[in-house]
Amino acid sequence: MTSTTSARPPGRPRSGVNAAVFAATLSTVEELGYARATVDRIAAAAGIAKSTVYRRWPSKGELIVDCLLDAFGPAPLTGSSRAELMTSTIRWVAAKIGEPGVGDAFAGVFSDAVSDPALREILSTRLQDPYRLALQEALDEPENRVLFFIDVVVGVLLHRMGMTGEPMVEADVDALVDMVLPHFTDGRGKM
Amino acid sequence: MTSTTSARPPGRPRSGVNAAVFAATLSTVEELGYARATVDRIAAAAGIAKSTVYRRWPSKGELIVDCLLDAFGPAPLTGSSRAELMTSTIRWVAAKIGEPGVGDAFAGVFSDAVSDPALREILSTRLQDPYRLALQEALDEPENRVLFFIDVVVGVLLHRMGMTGEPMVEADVDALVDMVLPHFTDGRGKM
DNA sequence: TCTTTTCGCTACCTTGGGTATCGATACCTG
DNA sequence: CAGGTATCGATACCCAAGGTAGCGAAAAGA
Repeated sequence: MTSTTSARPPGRPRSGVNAAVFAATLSTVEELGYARATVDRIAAAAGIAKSTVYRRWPSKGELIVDCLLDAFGPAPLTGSSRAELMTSTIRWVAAKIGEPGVGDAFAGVFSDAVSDPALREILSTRLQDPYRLALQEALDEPENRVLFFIDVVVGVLLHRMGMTGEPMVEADVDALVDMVLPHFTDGRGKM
Repeated sequence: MTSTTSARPPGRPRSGVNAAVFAATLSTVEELGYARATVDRIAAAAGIAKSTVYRRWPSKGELIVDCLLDAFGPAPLTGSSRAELMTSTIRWVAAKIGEPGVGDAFAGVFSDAVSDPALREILSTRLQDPYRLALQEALDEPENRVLFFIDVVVGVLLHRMGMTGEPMVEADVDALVDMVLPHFTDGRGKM
């Protein structure tokens, strides 16, 4: 039992600085914006060397994706009805994107992905797919409908963030809920 | 009449290559993606020197904004009812973003603006405001509602473009119309 | 022909993502 | 305690791309 599997690889173990790097990433992005939050600066803020960052993440984009995964965490799919479930999901995404640095980092890596197919694939697979699958399960909707739901919620919040530099105010999040819910609940025989 | 105003400045006149630059920008962005569509390559595709580009536009971002303004043109605010007007607007934006290079360029400059407040101001003032004002007039809605409308339509279309690399298919544009229209027409005493 | 302005060209600066190297260090095993 | 192994920090480096500067050539009008 201790030999075939990894009983722990030899050599100096990795120091547990991932959490510090994630925190440094968000605070640096919040302070300087996405483009000026260079890997050098993030590493300095985390108190490590740039080479250590590139030993753990192959690119800045993947670092950001991992950082966002850490920031979002698992989706709290709460609510007994479809309407409650969708409402809480929308508010949860809005709140997360409103957290310091998260919205900027999200919009930044999203835009990098536009001209980087490899990063787009990672963004889609590692970040979007888990939530999409969980929502498909919880809402009992086909893939294309859930993808449309994600396009709407994330797209609107990111557009507002990108255009104004500020997260969407609560009144507009309310409007978003009011707009989305009827489309996904009315006249479809699902409650 | 010929003296006080500009009777034409002396010196060599500017060659009329703006249209060629816009066309070269879109085709280069379509071929290589936003980030790899460098100013050097765009200039080469237009048959001019990079320095000529920077003589006319102070930055790549402003070049793209001008290019998008040229590509979109004035909004065709057609339709006799509010519903028709909003429908045609949504379909017009979707069609434009689906044109070769336009969606990529839009998403690219949008993401650049995330970490560049100056570019964000230009994007908001030069590109968004004209259409926002025209829509406020045509729809007789307050500014915040029109801004929300723009966030929804553009945000969704750009998110789909950024996540998949392809413009939104017609069936989903239909769903977008179906979702947006009731929110802006039902129970509000406006037709 | 002279003046003025834009042109293409080239060389250059700076920033930032990403790589390579190297001595130092931390951990486990014998 | 000695040896092996893998990570660490530091530094130097490569390359692409946005943007600038300077120059002689070309296109107009006067």
